[in-house]
Amino acid sequence: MPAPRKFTRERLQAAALALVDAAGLDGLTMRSLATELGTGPMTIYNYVDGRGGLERLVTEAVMAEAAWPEPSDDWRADVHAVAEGMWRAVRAHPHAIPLILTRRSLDLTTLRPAEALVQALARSGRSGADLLVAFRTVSAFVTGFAQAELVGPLSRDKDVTETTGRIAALPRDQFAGLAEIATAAEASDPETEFAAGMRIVLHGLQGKTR
Amino acid sequence: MPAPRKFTRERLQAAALALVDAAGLDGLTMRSLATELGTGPMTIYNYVDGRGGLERLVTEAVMAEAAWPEPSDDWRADVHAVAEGMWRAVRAHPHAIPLILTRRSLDLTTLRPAEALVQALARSGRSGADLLVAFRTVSAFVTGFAQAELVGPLSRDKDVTETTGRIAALPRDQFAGLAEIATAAEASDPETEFAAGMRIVLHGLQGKTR
DNA sequence: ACCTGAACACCGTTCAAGT
DNA sequence: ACCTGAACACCGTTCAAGT
Repeated sequence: MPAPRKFTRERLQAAALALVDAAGLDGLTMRSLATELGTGPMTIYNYVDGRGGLERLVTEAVMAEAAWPEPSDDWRADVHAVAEGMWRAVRAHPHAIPLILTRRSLDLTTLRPAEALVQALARSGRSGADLLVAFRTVSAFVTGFAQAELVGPLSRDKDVTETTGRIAALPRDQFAGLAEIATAAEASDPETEFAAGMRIVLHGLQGKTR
Repeated sequence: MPAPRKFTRERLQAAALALVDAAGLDGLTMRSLATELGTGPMTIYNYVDGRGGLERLVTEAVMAEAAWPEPSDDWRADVHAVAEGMWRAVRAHPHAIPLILTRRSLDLTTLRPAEALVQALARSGRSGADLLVAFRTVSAFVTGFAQAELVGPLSRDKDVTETTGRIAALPRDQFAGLAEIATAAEASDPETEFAAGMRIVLHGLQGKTR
């Protein structure tokens, strides 16, 4: 992948993400991006390693938007803040979520929030294997939460009623628990649920340096 | 979708999952499944709602394999067991993971483990919004953990060394935290990490009925 | 009613040729 | 060295016709 000159990588990234935001994942193809930039499809291959590379480009563009405050003296608040920053970045581009869940990316921009998360967790006194597990747990919560909003059994579609309707249509005796939380979900919203879940995870991390 | 007769839905499911397991996600196409069954591509449309329906078929086949023991008198053990059952089912078909993360499915088989999880959590004394959040948190942990194994920064590829190599190649001063847990990951394995993470989540859920 | 081949409108990508 | 059109080998799916 030598460095060509007709476009910048940032230009590609922005155009690709814009296509996904506007027209969904199917709206992004080698051809659509090319015409958007005023070239032929083959030109894209000078900047990106095939379709996979194109999708990685989008993932990186989304994660680059993750933001979080400077570290404070409260590691729990810091963990919460970084996790929330990642979550918000992902949610801001719902059409791109499948890519983020699915495409591996290891560029520096994507790793920066991950590093910030490890650092915050390290300030709880953890290291080595304990630190690893803490990182895995918080990361899993964040991406899993975003995933559930996308396709989980309680995911909100265009209209909330549909979700509850689907669950309500289930055999009541077999799925009483799901019916109950589906009702609770109606009166709730992702923001408060994320915060409450995060509180549970942080409580789990508290006072267990090993 | 009326009920045709040439094949059973189970037959389709098994064949589709077998294709994915053997040849990856790209190995499953309308055409490949059709020839596998000895028909033309169009026949599949009598059983499944387009490509999306085909992928949902695979998701359901995987989740149908989730297993967990009968409820005990220890809700924490029960939550752990159901979560682990879901996790194991997903991990057993790594090629299908992107579909599971990405394709919405609401058939009864897929909802059964979810219901078992809610039930176990309800035995902690939670209900309503608290039960909802507990469910979301554990679910997020499970799917997020599976996702991380697939594409996370510490995901193990064919050879463990590569992962650590990638992280080790990063600027040390900017990514000291990731370097540390990458090293820890070398001496660890998914099983114990999942168990340890689960313990954190369960600790977080403990004694907080509201 | 269920099945299915032919044909269409797309893909990503190879290859070879441009400058 | 970088760029790019034409062509190829695939897709999923529409449509119309079979039984």
